[in-house]
Amino acid sequence: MAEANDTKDRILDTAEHLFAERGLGQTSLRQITSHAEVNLAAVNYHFGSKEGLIKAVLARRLEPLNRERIRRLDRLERQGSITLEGLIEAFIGPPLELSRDGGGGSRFVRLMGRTYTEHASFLHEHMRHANEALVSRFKPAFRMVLPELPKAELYWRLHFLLGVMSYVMAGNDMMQLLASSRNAELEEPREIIRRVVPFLAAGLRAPLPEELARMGREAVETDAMSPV
Amino acid sequence: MAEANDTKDRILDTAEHLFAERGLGQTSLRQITSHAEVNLAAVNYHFGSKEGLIKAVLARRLEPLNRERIRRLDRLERQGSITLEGLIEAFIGPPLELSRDGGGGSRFVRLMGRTYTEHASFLHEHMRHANEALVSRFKPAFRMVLPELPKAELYWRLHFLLGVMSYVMAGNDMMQLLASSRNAELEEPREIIRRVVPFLAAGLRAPLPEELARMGREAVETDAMSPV
DNA sequence: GTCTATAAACGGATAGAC
DNA sequence: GTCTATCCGTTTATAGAC
Repeated sequence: MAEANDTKDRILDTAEHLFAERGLGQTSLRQITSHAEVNLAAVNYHFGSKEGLIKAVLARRLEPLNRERIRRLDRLERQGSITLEGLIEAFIGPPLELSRDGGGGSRFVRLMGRTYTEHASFLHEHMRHANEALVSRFKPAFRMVLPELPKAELYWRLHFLLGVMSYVMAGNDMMQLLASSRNAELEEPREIIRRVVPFLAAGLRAPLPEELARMGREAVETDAMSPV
Repeated sequence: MAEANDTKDRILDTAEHLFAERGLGQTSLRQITSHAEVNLAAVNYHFGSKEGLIKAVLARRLEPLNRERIRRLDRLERQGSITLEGLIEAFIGPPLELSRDGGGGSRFVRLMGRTYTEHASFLHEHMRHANEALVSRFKPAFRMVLPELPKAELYWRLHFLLGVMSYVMAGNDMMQLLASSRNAELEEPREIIRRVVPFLAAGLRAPLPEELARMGREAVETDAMSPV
């Protein structure tokens, strides 16, 4: 029993690691069990199948992670001082901070970023279900702090927020595209949050396209020679 | 020769299709050749290897796509009316519009979104090289329309832009997360651009974290009871 | 250029001994 | 709970006939 848990955890840790680095489809059970120094058959014994292992890897961290996000939202509401910035931070802060601990956290966060690009219908269904409570708590909160935003517009802008979040969470695999001289340094999560929250808050609060078009026409008449 | 090109193109089209739907690692040469109704060995004959095929699929569309983006930037500069909004649209417009044609364009755009999440070092190197000219043209342009933004801050905000772009380009695989009642409808690219450009422009122009912190302290004193 | 046939390796999953 | 051995399907790549 003690050894059983040990084997189980070693499989989970190693799977999380390899899934995050190489992707789910590219990682074989053989690679996992050989890195974890456990027997190949142990995976099927403890998790039934590769699909079962993937679900276990995700659930182990996703559940406490989403509880923490909801806990922060609860606290904001209890304090009565719920701002857009606070809401954004409650939503994207926990996953970003999880990527700080040198341990499995950072790997799991990268894995989450990968989850939606992998081609596996059971995965999308699993993630949708795992995030159901989270979404149903945060969506009304965003509507409340952005009451003037039409529903469809909010829907799109929250997707843009998800885009930024998953990109940042995915790590700097693609972050070297813009890196000029030296490589992009891994910054502290608090540092990233400090930078990304104002960006997202400004985007979410941006004037509507219609307003912008009107303002644009006026600007052309009065301020034609000073763009930006 | 005529039939050779036909075979080659059918392989490229089918590969683009399947790579975009299932990912590169999950798509086998057998799936490609059987869907394309060509012989398995034709892939190795025409492209040398699976890696060669992947590079050919990417290059076929990436080169004209990036030429178009640079062409639009050239036109903006020639007209002397280069705005942040225009710059964003020149950068993200062509790939988004490419996703409008019912043909391979939309698939390729999804494929591009996947490119950076796949685990294949040759891919990252290939994409970095393929986008070199693009980046070296757009980066100074962004610096010019956002002169007050520190270099590091611009660097991060452009990454946030890439995050939104790749998320939107990846299609609505993960867009069903927020979908409330009915499924997310596929909107016209012009519609998406109309929505995303103001969001990104506002984010890029957002006050610096330091300024925000100062403003926040002032706001607390004068406007404590009206958040948002 | 296109085909068949096959090599050689790797994939997930399981049976059955211990 | 853990192990070995194995089944059986799939993978990339290639050799050689046409």
